[in-house]
Amino acid sequence: MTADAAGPRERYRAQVRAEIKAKAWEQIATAGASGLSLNAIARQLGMSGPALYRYFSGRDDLITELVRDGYRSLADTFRAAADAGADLPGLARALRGWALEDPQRYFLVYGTPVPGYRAPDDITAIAREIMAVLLDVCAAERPRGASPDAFETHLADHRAWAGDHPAPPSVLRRALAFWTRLHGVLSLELAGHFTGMGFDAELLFTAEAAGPADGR
Amino acid sequence: MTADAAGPRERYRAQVRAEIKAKAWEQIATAGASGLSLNAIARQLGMSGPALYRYFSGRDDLITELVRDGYRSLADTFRAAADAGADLPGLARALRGWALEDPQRYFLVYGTPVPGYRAPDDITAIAREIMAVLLDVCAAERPRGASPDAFETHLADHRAWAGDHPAPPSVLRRALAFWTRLHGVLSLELAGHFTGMGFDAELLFTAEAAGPADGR
DNA sequence: CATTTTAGTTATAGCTTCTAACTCAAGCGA
DNA sequence: TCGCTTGAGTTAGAAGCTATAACTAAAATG
Repeated sequence: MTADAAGPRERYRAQVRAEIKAKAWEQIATAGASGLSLNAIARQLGMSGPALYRYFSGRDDLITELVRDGYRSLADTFRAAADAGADLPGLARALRGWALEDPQRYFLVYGTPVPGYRAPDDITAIAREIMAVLLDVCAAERPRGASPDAFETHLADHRAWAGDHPAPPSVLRRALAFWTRLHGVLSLELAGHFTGMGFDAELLFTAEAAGPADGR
Repeated sequence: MTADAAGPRERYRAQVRAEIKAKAWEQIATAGASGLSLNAIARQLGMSGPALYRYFSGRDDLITELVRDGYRSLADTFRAAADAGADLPGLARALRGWALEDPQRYFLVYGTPVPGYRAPDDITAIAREIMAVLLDVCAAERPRGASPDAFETHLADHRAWAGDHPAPPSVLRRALAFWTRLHGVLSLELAGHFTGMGFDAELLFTAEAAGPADGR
């Protein structure tokens, strides 16, 4: 996509960057984002400390890059599922699979934010992309004959976030509920808040994914 | 409660511990848990570095103590609301108020966990206490005539987490949905994932708190 | 072939957590 | 009231971290 056929210098540079990110993901998976150490990565790569600053301007820059890749990965997963004709439960399965694949990646995207942090614009653009797929799949769903609640009415004239998507408020409402409910189950499960409670978190997840129209 | 009338030594010690924790909460509120620095706290208190180790065995110990206080605070908030006769929406309001009061405290309790971490038993006991209040309030609610879904059936013989609470599976199901759905909205809101989307997060929250029986 | 670019180095500043050894004052029993 | 003991706070220092500066050496480019 972006100038793929560059000189050998660029090629090498891109490869080292990728290796750094790979090691960073390993560290994050085992120690969380707060445990990520540039020095440790450098050691693992056989180079010494400050060399990494040739590739990333600092720890924050590296983490931001990982967050970006996390969003990108989820957006691609969603896009692929939707293109394969997934319905809403199918999208939910894709989300759950993606989350369980690397819990810390999920938390990097949807977890505790650092108070001052503001995500760069291109990342929020990917977030919108994810939401767009969700809206598409929601819109394709057979409408549920539910009477609109107060929030759905509110959405009728607060739909800026949906961009120019033509979905009616009921679909917007459904998409938001889908997102927040699945995140609720998933984040608590991944954080270990269900451990020792003895029930099957996946059943809860799929029940929430099915939505309330099954009688709940 | 715990040996209140102790010698002046103990009294002083307890007060300094409290001051340390107060400064720690300030730091966490402005910089997050990852930005908490023992040295900085010591500086603010006019004492120098290692003095803090007389009061806490290390950074992790201090943070664990703060987590404990966070849980305790939420449990007390819930208990107070329930004792004041709050129904489920009332409990939801209490939760939201508690969360907005100090978002980073919410994340300390329900946010991204550090991979290896296992909460001490007395903290999980408080978590059960919170769940017990929730179950009580759910049980007092007028039952919704909803046909049980697969997860509710599953709960019928996976109810260990409810302790000896006599609530039927439908109530357990409602309590879990209440918890996960409100956490879903709240954590995304506090993490800033709704900023720029233009809708009123509080309306979404109360809609989710009202539950699906309003037609959704 | 000479020049420029740049990847990687070491040295260093300044921060962190945390341990060790020490000082000195306050509390307490006789 | 005296003397001993406990313990709060100190400085020193080890080991780690991020990040910058200055330098070396190798590779790409004119």
